[in-house]
Amino acid sequence: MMKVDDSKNKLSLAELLNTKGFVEHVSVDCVIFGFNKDELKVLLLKYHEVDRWSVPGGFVFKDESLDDAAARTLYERTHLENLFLQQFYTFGSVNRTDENNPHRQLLKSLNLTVDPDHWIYQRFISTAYFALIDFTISHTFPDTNNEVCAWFSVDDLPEMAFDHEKIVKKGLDFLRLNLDYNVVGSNLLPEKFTMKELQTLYETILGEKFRRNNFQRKVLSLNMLQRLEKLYTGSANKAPYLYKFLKK
Amino acid sequence: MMKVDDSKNKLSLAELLNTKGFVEHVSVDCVIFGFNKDELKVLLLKYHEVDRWSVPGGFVFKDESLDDAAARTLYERTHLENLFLQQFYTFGSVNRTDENNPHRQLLKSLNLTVDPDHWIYQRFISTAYFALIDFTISHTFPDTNNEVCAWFSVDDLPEMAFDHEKIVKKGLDFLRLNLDYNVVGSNLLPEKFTMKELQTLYETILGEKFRRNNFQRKVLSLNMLQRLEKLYTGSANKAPYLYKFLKK
DNA sequence: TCAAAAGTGTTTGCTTTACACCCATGT
DNA sequence: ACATGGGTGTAAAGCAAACACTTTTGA
Repeated sequence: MMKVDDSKNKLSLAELLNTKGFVEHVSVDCVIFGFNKDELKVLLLKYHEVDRWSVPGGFVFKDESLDDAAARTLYERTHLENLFLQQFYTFGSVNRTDENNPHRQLLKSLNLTVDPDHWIYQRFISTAYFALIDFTISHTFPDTNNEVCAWFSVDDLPEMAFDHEKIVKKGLDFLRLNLDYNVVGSNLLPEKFTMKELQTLYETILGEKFRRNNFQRKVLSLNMLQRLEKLYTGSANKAPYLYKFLKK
Repeated sequence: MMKVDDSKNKLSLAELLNTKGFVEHVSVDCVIFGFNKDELKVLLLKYHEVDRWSVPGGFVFKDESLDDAAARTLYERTHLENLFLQQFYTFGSVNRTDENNPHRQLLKSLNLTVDPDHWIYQRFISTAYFALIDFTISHTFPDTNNEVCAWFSVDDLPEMAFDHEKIVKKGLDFLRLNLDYNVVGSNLLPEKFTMKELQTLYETILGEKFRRNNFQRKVLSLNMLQRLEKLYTGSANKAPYLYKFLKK
Protein backbone atom coordinates (compact mmCIF):
# COMPACT_ATOMS: atom_id res chain seq x y z
CA MET A 1 0.00 0.00 0.00
CA MET A 2 1.25 3.43 -0.81
CA LYS A 3 0.51 6.58 1.03
CA VAL A 4 -0.62 9.53 -1.00
CA ASP A 5 0.97 12.87 -0.29
CA ASP A 6 -0.82 15.61 -2.16
CA SER A 7 0.91 18.57 -0.61
CA LYS A 8 2.17 19.47 -4.06
CA ASN A 9 -1.31 20.04 -5.37
CA LYS A 10 -1.21 23.69 -4.49
CA LEU A 11 1.03 24.41 -7.44
CA SER A 12 -0.72 24.57 -10.76
CA LEU A 13 0.29 22.34 -13.61
CA ALA A 14 1.67 25.28 -15.51
CA GLU A 15 3.78 26.32 -12.56
CA LEU A 16 5.06 22.82 -12.13
CA LEU A 17 6.00 22.49 -15.76
CA ASN A 18 7.77 25.82 -15.77
CA THR A 19 9.54 25.68 -12.42
CA LYS A 20 11.18 22.33 -12.93
CA GLY A 21 9.16 20.67 -10.18
CA PHE A 22 9.06 17.44 -12.14
CA VAL A 23 11.80 15.04 -13.08
CA GLU A 24 12.19 15.73 -16.79
CA HIS A 25 11.47 13.00 -19.34
CA VAL A 26 10.05 10.61 -16.78
CA SER A 27 6.47 9.54 -16.17
CA VAL A 28 4.42 6.81 -14.54
CA ASP A 29 1.30 5.06 -15.79
CA CYS A 30 -1.21 2.92 -13.94
CA VAL A 31 -3.18 0.12 -15.53
CA ILE A 32 -6.17 -0.38 -13.25
CA PHE A 33 -8.08 -3.58 -13.87
CA GLY A 34 -11.62 -3.83 -12.63
CA PHE A 35 -13.40 -7.06 -11.99
CA ASN A 36 -17.10 -7.69 -11.62
CA LYS A 37 -19.30 -10.70 -12.26
CA ASP A 38 -17.50 -12.21 -15.20
CA GLU A 39 -15.93 -9.20 -16.81
CA LEU A 40 -12.42 -7.84 -16.73
CA LYS A 41 -12.24 -4.13 -17.46
CA VAL A 42 -9.63 -1.44 -17.49
CA LEU A 43 -10.00 2.12 -16.24
CA LEU A 44 -9.27 4.81 -18.80
CA LEU A 45 -9.40 8.59 -18.84
CA LYS A 46 -10.05 11.04 -21.60
CA TYR A 47 -9.48 14.76 -21.63
CA HIS A 48 -12.55 16.41 -23.05
CA GLU A 49 -10.51 18.28 -25.59
CA VAL A 50 -8.65 15.20 -26.77
CA ASP A 51 -9.90 12.33 -28.91
CA ARG A 52 -7.99 9.51 -27.35
CA TRP A 53 -8.11 7.67 -24.06
CA SER A 54 -5.21 7.19 -21.64
CA VAL A 55 -4.43 5.16 -18.59
CA PRO A 56 -4.12 7.31 -15.47
CA GLY A 57 -0.60 8.51 -14.93
CA GLY A 58 1.52 11.59 -14.75
CA PHE A 59 4.86 13.06 -13.94
CA VAL A 60 7.19 12.50 -11.04
CA PHE A 61 8.22 15.15 -8.54
CA LYS A 62 11.90 15.63 -7.95
CA ASP A 63 11.59 14.51 -4.34
CA GLU A 64 9.20 11.66 -4.96
CA SER A 65 9.83 7.99 -5.71
CA LEU A 66 8.36 6.31 -8.76
CA ASP A 67 6.11 4.23 -6.52
CA ASP A 68 4.79 7.29 -4.75
CA ALA A 69 4.28 9.10 -8.04
CA ALA A 70 2.19 6.22 -9.34
CA ALA A 71 -0.02 6.26 -6.25
CA ARG A 72 -0.32 10.04 -6.27
CA THR A 73 -1.15 10.53 -9.93
CA LEU A 74 -3.68 7.73 -9.70
CA TYR A 75 -5.29 9.39 -6.72
CA GLU A 76 -5.35 12.81 -8.31
CA ARG A 77 -7.06 11.61 -11.44
CA THR A 78 -9.36 8.90 -10.09
CA HIS A 79 -9.51 9.34 -6.29
CA LEU A 80 -8.52 5.70 -5.94
CA GLU A 81 -6.12 5.11 -3.07
CA ASN A 82 -4.52 2.39 -1.00
CA LEU A 83 -4.29 0.07 -3.98
CA PHE A 84 -1.70 -2.65 -4.22
CA LEU A 85 0.22 -1.11 -7.11
CA GLN A 86 2.90 -3.25 -8.71
CA GLN A 87 5.49 -2.11 -11.20
CA PHE A 88 5.65 -4.31 -14.30
CA TYR A 89 7.58 -2.64 -17.13
CA THR A 90 9.28 0.54 -18.26
CA PHE A 91 8.49 1.73 -21.76
CA GLY A 92 11.43 3.50 -23.29
CA SER A 93 11.34 3.45 -27.07
CA VAL A 94 12.30 6.69 -28.74
CA ASN A 95 9.07 7.39 -30.57
CA ARG A 96 6.53 6.16 -28.05
CA THR A 97 5.32 9.69 -27.32
CA ASP A 98 5.39 10.91 -30.88
CA GLU A 99 2.16 9.41 -32.05
CA ASN A 100 -1.16 10.49 -30.66
CA ASN A 101 0.46 12.86 -28.22
CA PRO A 102 -2.29 14.91 -26.62
CA HIS A 103 -0.06 17.33 -24.76
CA ARG A 104 -0.10 20.25 -27.16
CA GLN A 105 -3.83 20.04 -27.65
CA LEU A 106 -4.39 19.72 -23.94
CA LEU A 107 -2.18 22.55 -22.80
CA LYS A 108 -3.59 24.81 -25.45
CA SER A 109 -7.14 24.14 -24.37
CA LEU A 110 -6.12 24.80 -20.78
CA ASN A 111 -4.51 28.07 -21.87
CA LEU A 112 -1.22 26.94 -20.43
CA THR A 113 1.93 28.17 -22.00
CA VAL A 114 5.23 26.41 -21.80
CA ASP A 115 8.32 26.69 -23.90
CA PRO A 116 7.74 25.11 -27.35
CA ASP A 117 10.71 22.84 -26.85
CA HIS A 118 9.75 21.89 -23.32
CA TRP A 119 10.53 18.28 -22.52
CA ILE A 120 6.88 17.27 -22.35
CA TYR A 121 6.74 17.70 -26.09
CA GLN A 122 9.78 15.52 -26.46
CA ARG A 123 10.44 11.90 -25.78
CA PHE A 124 9.88 10.59 -22.27
CA ILE A 125 10.02 7.19 -20.67
CA SER A 126 7.26 5.73 -18.57
CA THR A 127 7.27 3.17 -15.81
CA ALA A 128 4.02 1.24 -15.71
CA TYR A 129 2.19 -0.16 -12.69
CA PHE A 130 -0.92 -2.23 -12.38
CA ALA A 131 -3.55 -2.88 -9.74
CA LEU A 132 -6.84 -4.73 -9.52
CA ILE A 133 -10.05 -3.51 -7.96
CA ASP A 134 -13.68 -4.51 -7.73
CA PHE A 135 -15.26 -1.97 -10.03
CA THR A 136 -18.75 -2.30 -8.60
CA ILE A 137 -17.67 -0.53 -5.45
CA SER A 138 -18.95 2.94 -6.15
CA HIS A 139 -15.98 5.15 -6.73
CA THR A 140 -16.51 8.87 -6.76
CA PHE A 141 -14.34 9.84 -9.64
CA PRO A 142 -13.22 13.44 -9.34
CA ASP A 143 -15.40 15.96 -11.04
CA THR A 144 -12.98 17.96 -13.09
CA ASN A 145 -13.76 19.96 -16.14
CA ASN A 146 -10.83 18.44 -17.93
CA GLU A 147 -11.44 14.76 -18.14
CA VAL A 148 -13.77 11.83 -17.82
CA CYS A 149 -13.20 8.37 -16.34
CA ALA A 150 -14.67 5.17 -17.74
CA TRP A 151 -14.31 1.41 -17.70
CA PHE A 152 -13.57 -0.52 -20.89
CA SER A 153 -13.54 -4.22 -21.60
CA VAL A 154 -9.98 -5.43 -22.08
CA ASP A 155 -11.17 -7.09 -25.28
CA ASP A 156 -12.58 -3.92 -26.73
CA LEU A 157 -10.29 -0.97 -26.15
CA PRO A 158 -10.97 2.44 -27.69
CA GLU A 159 -8.48 4.54 -29.62
CA MET A 160 -5.74 5.38 -27.17
CA ALA A 161 -3.10 8.04 -26.71
CA PHE A 162 0.62 7.34 -27.02
CA ASP A 163 1.44 3.65 -26.77
CA HIS A 164 -1.12 3.11 -24.03
CA GLU A 165 -2.78 0.22 -25.81
CA LYS A 166 0.54 -1.59 -25.72
CA ILE A 167 0.87 -0.74 -22.02
CA VAL A 168 -2.55 -2.18 -21.23
CA LYS A 169 -1.85 -5.36 -23.19
CA LYS A 170 1.51 -5.89 -21.52
CA GLY A 171 -0.09 -5.23 -18.16
CA LEU A 172 -2.68 -7.89 -18.90
CA ASP A 173 0.01 -10.40 -19.86
CA PHE A 174 1.86 -9.61 -16.67
CA LEU A 175 -1.28 -9.94 -14.58
CA ARG A 176 -2.05 -13.37 -16.01
CA LEU A 177 1.47 -14.59 -15.37
CA ASN A 178 1.65 -13.17 -11.87
CA LEU A 179 -1.83 -13.78 -10.55
CA ASP A 180 -1.28 -14.82 -6.97
CA TYR A 181 -3.03 -14.53 -3.68
CA ASN A 182 -1.42 -11.23 -2.80
CA VAL A 183 -2.97 -9.67 -5.87
CA VAL A 184 -6.32 -11.36 -5.59
CA GLY A 185 -6.56 -10.90 -1.86
CA SER A 186 -5.81 -7.22 -1.91
CA ASN A 187 -8.56 -5.20 -3.54
CA LEU A 188 -10.52 -7.50 -5.77
CA LEU A 189 -13.21 -9.07 -3.69
CA PRO A 190 -15.32 -7.93 -0.78
CA GLU A 191 -14.05 -9.05 2.61
CA LYS A 192 -16.36 -12.04 2.57
CA PHE A 193 -16.97 -13.94 -0.62
CA THR A 194 -18.14 -17.30 -1.87
CA MET A 195 -16.02 -19.95 -3.52
CA LYS A 196 -17.93 -19.43 -6.73
CA GLU A 197 -17.02 -15.73 -6.76
CA LEU A 198 -13.37 -16.55 -6.29
CA GLN A 199 -13.54 -19.14 -9.03
CA THR A 200 -15.25 -16.76 -11.45
CA LEU A 201 -12.57 -14.20 -10.71
CA TYR A 202 -9.83 -16.62 -11.70
CA GLU A 203 -11.73 -17.79 -14.75
CA THR A 204 -12.33 -14.24 -15.91
CA ILE A 205 -8.76 -13.09 -15.54
CA LEU A 206 -7.14 -16.21 -16.90
CA GLY A 207 -9.75 -16.82 -19.54
CA GLU A 208 -10.24 -20.52 -18.81
CA LYS A 209 -12.72 -22.71 -16.94
CA PHE A 210 -12.08 -24.89 -13.91
CA ARG A 211 -14.04 -27.67 -12.30
CA ARG A 212 -15.89 -26.62 -9.22
CA ASN A 213 -14.64 -29.32 -6.89
CA ASN A 214 -11.06 -29.37 -8.13
CA PHE A 215 -10.79 -25.62 -7.88
CA GLN A 216 -12.07 -25.71 -4.32
CA ARG A 217 -9.68 -28.45 -3.28
CA LYS A 218 -6.74 -26.65 -4.79
CA VAL A 219 -7.45 -23.29 -3.26
CA LEU A 220 -8.27 -24.67 0.18
CA SER A 221 -5.06 -26.71 0.21
CA LEU A 222 -3.10 -23.45 0.19
CA ASN A 223 -4.45 -22.62 3.66
CA MET A 224 -5.05 -19.00 2.72
CA LEU A 225 -8.79 -18.98 3.31
CA GLN A 226 -10.90 -19.07 6.42
CA ARG A 227 -14.39 -20.54 6.17
CA LEU A 228 -17.10 -18.40 7.71
CA GLU A 229 -20.87 -18.65 8.04
CA LYS A 230 -23.16 -19.65 5.19
CA LEU A 231 -24.70 -17.15 2.83
CA TYR A 232 -28.48 -17.40 2.41
CA THR A 233 -29.46 -15.71 -0.78
CA GLY A 234 -33.10 -16.80 -0.92
CA SER A 235 -32.53 -18.94 -3.97
CA ALA A 236 -33.69 -22.51 -4.11
CA ASN A 237 -30.41 -24.22 -3.51
CA LYS A 238 -27.89 -25.07 -0.87
CA ALA A 239 -26.37 -22.00 0.77
CA PRO A 240 -22.65 -21.59 0.01
CA TYR A 241 -20.10 -20.85 2.68
CA LEU A 242 -18.46 -17.47 2.85
CA TYR A 243 -14.70 -17.21 3.04
CA LYS A 244 -12.16 -14.57 3.84
CA PHE A 245 -8.45 -14.30 3.19
CA LEU A 246 -6.16 -15.04 6.10
CA LYS A 247 -3.43 -12.54 6.84
CA LYS A 248 -0.11 -14.23 6.44
CA MET B 1 19.73 -9.41 -29.71
CA MET B 2 20.43 -5.72 -29.84
CA LYS B 3 22.47 -3.90 -32.37
CA VAL B 4 25.08 -1.55 -31.02
CA ASP B 5 25.33 1.86 -32.62
CA ASP B 6 28.38 3.67 -31.36
CA SER B 7 28.27 6.63 -33.70
CA LYS B 8 27.90 8.84 -30.68
CA ASN B 9 31.27 7.89 -29.31
CA LYS B 10 32.97 10.73 -31.05
CA LEU B 11 31.61 13.18 -28.52
CA SER B 12 33.43 13.25 -25.23
CA LEU B 13 31.63 12.60 -21.98
CA ALA B 14 32.04 16.21 -20.96
CA GLU B 15 30.54 17.39 -24.21
CA LEU B 16 27.65 15.02 -23.86
CA LEU B 17 26.93 16.11 -20.33
CA ASN B 18 27.08 19.77 -21.24
CA THR B 19 25.27 19.73 -24.56
CA LYS B 20 22.21 17.92 -23.35
CA GLY B 21 22.93 14.86 -25.46
CA PHE B 22 21.52 12.60 -22.77
CA VAL B 23 18.01 12.21 -21.47
CA GLU B 24 18.29 13.88 -18.08
CA HIS B 25 17.70 11.89 -14.89
CA VAL B 26 17.54 8.56 -16.69
CA SER B 27 20.06 5.72 -16.79
CA VAL B 28 20.33 2.03 -17.56
CA ASP B 29 22.23 -0.68 -15.73
CA CYS B 30 23.17 -4.18 -16.84
CA VAL B 31 23.59 -7.11 -14.50
CA ILE B 32 25.76 -9.59 -16.39
CA PHE B 33 25.84 -13.05 -14.89
CA GLY B 34 28.68 -15.35 -15.79
CA PHE B 35 28.59 -19.09 -15.47
CA ASN B 36 31.51 -21.51 -15.35
CA LYS B 37 31.95 -24.96 -13.88
CA ASP B 38 29.81 -24.60 -10.80
CA GLU B 39 30.01 -20.92 -10.08
CA LEU B 40 27.65 -18.06 -10.77
CA LYS B 41 29.40 -14.73 -10.99
CA VAL B 42 28.51 -11.16 -11.81
CA LEU B 43 30.53 -8.71 -13.87
CA LEU B 44 31.42 -5.49 -12.07
CA LEU B 45 33.42 -2.39 -12.94
CA LYS B 46 35.41 -0.02 -10.84
CA TYR B 47 36.78 3.36 -11.72
CA HIS B 48 40.36 3.53 -10.55
CA GLU B 49 39.72 6.71 -8.67
CA VAL B 50 36.65 5.38 -6.90
CA ASP B 51 36.43 2.88 -4.06
CA ARG B 52 33.27 1.14 -5.02
CA TRP B 53 32.21 -1.25 -7.76
CA SER B 54 29.31 -0.78 -10.15
CA VAL B 55 27.41 -2.82 -12.68
CA PRO B 56 28.01 -1.62 -16.24
CA GLY B 57 25.54 1.01 -17.28
CA GLY B 58 25.25 4.59 -18.32
CA PHE B 59 23.05 7.30 -19.69
CA VAL B 60 20.58 7.30 -22.53
CA PHE B 61 20.85 9.40 -25.66
CA LYS B 62 17.87 11.50 -26.58
CA ASP B 63 17.33 9.55 -29.78
CA GLU B 64 18.01 6.13 -28.32
CA SER B 65 15.68 3.59 -26.75
CA LEU B 66 16.31 2.19 -23.29
CA ASP B 67 17.04 -1.21 -24.81
CA ASP B 68 19.60 0.24 -27.18
CA ALA B 69 21.18 2.27 -24.41
CA ALA B 70 21.61 -0.85 -22.31
CA ALA B 71 23.33 -2.68 -25.17
CA ARG B 72 25.48 0.31 -26.05
CA THR B 73 26.69 1.18 -22.57
CA LEU B 74 27.44 -2.47 -21.94
CA TYR B 75 29.47 -2.62 -25.13
CA GLU B 76 31.34 0.57 -24.42
CA ARG B 77 32.43 -0.54 -20.99
CA THR B 78 32.97 -4.26 -21.49
CA HIS B 79 33.05 -4.89 -25.26
CA LEU B 80 30.35 -7.50 -24.79
CA GLU B 81 27.78 -7.48 -27.56
CA ASN B 82 24.90 -9.44 -29.02
CA LEU B 83 23.74 -10.52 -25.58
CA PHE B 84 20.16 -11.41 -24.84
CA LEU B 85 19.46 -8.45 -22.56
CA GLN B 86 16.20 -8.48 -20.66
CA GLN B 87 14.70 -5.62 -18.69
CA PHE B 88 13.67 -6.62 -15.19
CA TYR B 89 13.02 -3.59 -12.99
CA THR B 90 13.26 0.18 -12.77
CA PHE B 91 14.77 1.60 -9.63
CA GLY B 92 13.22 4.94 -8.75
CA SER B 93 13.53 5.76 -5.09
CA VAL B 94 14.44 9.34 -4.30
CA ASN B 95 17.71 8.74 -2.50
CA ARG B 96 19.11 5.82 -4.48
CA THR B 97 21.88 7.97 -5.95
CA ASP B 98 22.66 9.89 -2.79
CA GLU B 99 24.78 7.31 -1.09
CA ASN B 100 28.09 6.20 -2.50
CA ASN B 101 27.72 8.38 -5.54
CA PRO B 102 31.03 8.31 -7.39
CA HIS B 103 30.18 10.99 -9.92
CA ARG B 104 31.86 13.99 -8.31
CA GLN B 105 34.98 12.04 -7.55
CA LEU B 106 35.06 10.57 -11.02
CA LEU B 107 34.49 13.78 -12.95
CA LYS B 108 37.04 15.57 -10.85
CA SER B 109 39.67 12.96 -11.52
CA LEU B 110 38.87 13.16 -15.21
CA ASN B 111 39.21 16.92 -15.07
CA LEU B 112 35.71 17.31 -16.39
CA THR B 113 33.73 20.33 -15.38
CA VAL B 114 30.00 20.45 -15.37
CA ASP B 115 27.61 22.76 -13.59
CA PRO B 116 27.58 21.99 -9.83
CA ASP B 117 23.83 21.50 -9.96
CA HIS B 118 23.95 19.34 -13.07
CA TRP B 119 21.39 16.56 -13.03
CA ILE B 120 24.00 13.85 -12.71
CA TYR B 121 24.59 15.05 -9.17
CA GLN B 122 20.89 14.87 -8.51
CA ARG B 123 18.50 12.02 -8.34
CA PHE B 124 18.05 9.79 -11.38
CA ILE B 125 16.13 6.66 -12.10
CA SER B 126 17.61 3.54 -13.59
CA THR B 127 16.12 0.75 -15.63
CA ALA B 128 17.95 -2.50 -15.06
CA TYR B 129 18.63 -5.32 -17.51
CA PHE B 130 20.26 -8.67 -17.11
CA ALA B 131 22.00 -11.19 -19.34
CA LEU B 132 23.92 -14.42 -18.92
CA ILE B 133 27.19 -15.41 -20.49
CA ASP B 134 29.81 -18.11 -20.24
CA PHE B 135 32.62 -16.21 -18.55
CA THR B 136 35.32 -18.62 -19.60
CA ILE B 137 35.11 -17.39 -23.16
CA SER B 138 37.99 -14.98 -23.25
CA HIS B 139 36.55 -11.51 -23.42
CA THR B 140 38.88 -8.67 -24.24
CA PHE B 141 37.67 -6.08 -21.82
CA PRO B 142 38.50 -2.61 -23.05
CA ASP B 143 41.76 -1.21 -21.91
CA THR B 144 40.84 2.17 -20.55
CA ASN B 145 42.72 4.17 -18.04
CA ASN B 146 39.56 4.82 -16.13
CA GLU B 147 38.24 1.52 -14.98
CA VAL B 148 38.77 -2.16 -14.42
CA CYS B 149 36.44 -5.11 -15.06
CA ALA B 150 36.16 -8.16 -12.82
CA TRP B 151 33.98 -11.11 -11.98
CA PHE B 152 32.59 -11.55 -8.47
CA SER B 153 30.74 -14.43 -6.91
CA VAL B 154 27.10 -13.52 -6.37
CA ASP B 155 27.50 -14.72 -2.80
CA ASP B 156 30.40 -12.46 -2.06
CA LEU B 157 29.88 -9.00 -3.49
CA PRO B 158 32.29 -6.15 -2.79
CA GLU B 159 31.36 -2.67 -1.59
CA MET B 160 29.23 -1.21 -4.32
CA ALA B 161 28.26 2.23 -5.60
CA PHE B 162 24.73 3.61 -5.38
CA ASP B 163 22.15 0.88 -4.79
CA HIS B 164 23.89 -1.52 -7.14
CA GLU B 165 23.99 -4.32 -4.61
CA LYS B 166 20.22 -4.17 -4.48
CA ILE B 167 20.09 -4.21 -8.27
CA VAL B 168 22.27 -7.31 -8.46
CA LYS B 169 20.20 -9.11 -5.84
CA LYS B 170 16.92 -8.28 -7.55
CA GLY B 171 18.41 -9.36 -10.86
CA LEU B 172 19.36 -12.68 -9.33
CA ASP B 173 15.85 -13.18 -7.98
CA PHE B 174 14.43 -12.38 -11.38
CA LEU B 175 16.84 -14.74 -13.11
CA ARG B 176 15.89 -17.62 -10.86
CA LEU B 177 12.20 -17.03 -11.41
CA ASN B 178 12.51 -16.63 -15.15
CA LEU B 179 15.12 -19.21 -16.05
CA ASP B 180 13.91 -20.72 -19.29
CA TYR B 181 15.41 -22.17 -22.42
CA ASN B 182 15.57 -18.85 -24.20
CA VAL B 183 17.88 -17.56 -21.51
CA VAL B 184 19.93 -20.70 -21.12
CA GLY B 185 20.17 -21.38 -24.84
CA SER B 186 21.31 -17.91 -25.76
CA ASN B 187 24.79 -17.20 -24.43
CA LEU B 188 25.47 -19.52 -21.58
CA LEU B 189 26.92 -22.68 -22.99
CA PRO B 190 29.17 -23.51 -25.92
CA GLU B 191 27.34 -24.69 -29.02
CA LYS B 192 27.87 -28.32 -28.06
CA PHE B 193 27.63 -29.38 -24.47
CA THR B 194 27.03 -32.45 -22.35
CA MET B 195 23.98 -33.17 -20.29
CA LYS B 196 26.07 -32.87 -17.16
CA GLU B 197 27.13 -29.35 -18.11
CA LEU B 198 23.54 -28.34 -18.65
CA GLN B 199 22.55 -29.88 -15.35
CA THR B 200 25.35 -28.15 -13.46
CA LEU B 201 24.25 -24.88 -15.01
CA TYR B 202 20.74 -25.29 -13.67
CA GLU B 203 21.97 -26.44 -10.30
CA THR B 204 24.32 -23.49 -9.98
CA ILE B 205 21.78 -20.87 -10.91
CA LEU B 206 18.90 -22.32 -8.96
CA GLY B 207 21.01 -23.46 -6.04
CA GLU B 208 19.53 -26.95 -5.84
CA LYS B 209 20.48 -30.47 -6.89
CA PHE B 210 18.67 -32.72 -9.34
CA ARG B 211 18.92 -36.41 -10.08
CA ARG B 212 20.89 -37.25 -13.15
CA ASN B 213 18.36 -39.45 -14.86
CA ASN B 214 15.29 -37.44 -13.97
CA PHE B 215 16.89 -34.22 -15.11
CA GLN B 216 17.75 -35.81 -18.43
CA ARG B 217 14.24 -37.16 -18.95
CA LYS B 218 12.69 -33.84 -18.15
CA VAL B 219 14.89 -31.77 -20.39
CA LEU B 220 14.71 -34.20 -23.31
CA SER B 221 10.92 -34.32 -23.10
CA LEU B 222 10.84 -30.63 -24.01
CA ASN B 223 12.23 -31.46 -27.45
CA MET B 224 14.58 -28.51 -27.38
CA LEU B 225 17.80 -30.50 -27.67
CA GLN B 226 19.42 -32.43 -30.47
CA ARG B 227 21.71 -35.30 -29.61
CA LEU B 228 25.04 -35.25 -31.41
CA GLU B 229 28.15 -37.41 -31.39
CA LYS B 230 29.81 -38.68 -28.24
CA LEU B 231 32.53 -36.80 -26.45
CA TYR B 232 35.68 -38.77 -25.72
CA THR B 233 37.54 -37.07 -22.95
CA GLY B 234 40.15 -39.71 -22.31
CA SER B 235 38.81 -40.45 -18.86
CA ALA B 236 38.06 -43.94 -17.75
CA ASN B 237 34.33 -43.92 -18.18
CA LYS B 238 31.57 -44.00 -20.73
CA ALA B 239 31.68 -41.11 -23.17
CA PRO B 240 28.72 -38.74 -22.78
CA TYR B 241 26.69 -37.51 -25.72
CA LEU B 242 26.95 -33.93 -26.85
CA TYR B 243 23.82 -31.89 -27.39
CA LYS B 244 22.91 -28.62 -28.99
CA PHE B 245 19.85 -26.40 -28.71
CA LEU B 246 17.34 -26.62 -31.52
CA LYS B 247 16.21 -23.38 -33.06
CA LYS B 248 12.49 -23.05 -32.46
C1' DT C 1 -41.08 -33.75 -4.31
C1' DC C 2 -38.37 -31.45 -7.51
C1' DA C 3 -34.77 -28.49 -9.63
C1' DA C 4 -30.80 -25.94 -8.79
C1' DA C 5 -26.51 -25.27 -6.89
C1' DA C 6 -23.21 -26.47 -3.27
C1' DG C 7 -20.55 -29.95 -0.60
C1' DT C 8 -17.88 -34.18 -0.46
C1' DG C 9 -15.80 -38.62 -1.87
C1' DT C 10 -13.53 -41.82 -5.22
C1' DT C 11 -11.33 -43.40 -9.25
C1' DT C 12 -8.27 -42.70 -12.89
C1' DG C 13 -4.32 -41.20 -15.16
C1' DC C 14 -0.26 -38.64 -15.56
C1' DT C 15 3.98 -36.51 -13.84
C1' DT C 16 7.60 -36.48 -10.73
C1' DT C 17 10.60 -38.89 -7.62
C1' DA C 18 13.31 -42.61 -6.14
C1' DC C 19 15.80 -46.71 -6.80
C1' DA C 20 18.16 -50.18 -9.63
C1' DC C 21 20.76 -52.03 -13.16
C1' DC C 22 23.50 -52.08 -17.26
C1' DC C 23 27.03 -50.14 -20.52
C1' DA C 24 31.22 -47.96 -22.16
C1' DT C 25 35.95 -46.51 -21.26
C1' DG C 26 40.93 -46.26 -19.86
C1' DT C 27 44.04 -48.03 -16.49
C1' DA D 1 39.22 -57.16 -14.07
C1' DC D 2 37.83 -52.98 -12.13
C1' DA D 3 36.61 -48.38 -10.92
C1' DT D 4 34.30 -44.46 -12.80
C1' DG D 5 30.72 -42.08 -14.71
C1' DG D 6 26.96 -42.21 -18.30
C1' DG D 7 22.66 -44.34 -20.23
C1' DT D 8 18.32 -46.54 -19.49
C1' DG D 9 14.38 -48.97 -17.22
C1' DT D 10 10.99 -49.52 -13.59
C1' DA D 11 8.53 -49.13 -9.29
C1' DA D 12 6.57 -45.93 -5.92
C1' DA D 13 4.66 -41.67 -4.61
C1' DG D 14 2.30 -37.48 -5.36
C1' DC D 15 -0.75 -34.55 -7.82
C1' DA D 16 -4.38 -33.19 -10.85
C1' DA D 17 -8.35 -34.32 -13.70
C1' DA D 18 -12.60 -36.52 -14.28
C1' DC D 19 -16.57 -38.56 -12.53
C1' DA D 20 -20.18 -39.68 -9.16
C1' DC D 21 -22.98 -39.06 -5.43
C1' DT D 22 -25.05 -36.55 -1.41
C1' DT D 23 -26.90 -32.40 0.89
C1' DT D 24 -29.35 -28.15 1.32
C1' DT D 25 -32.66 -24.78 -0.09
C1' DG D 26 -37.13 -22.57 -1.74
C1' DA D 27 -40.83 -23.26 -4.71
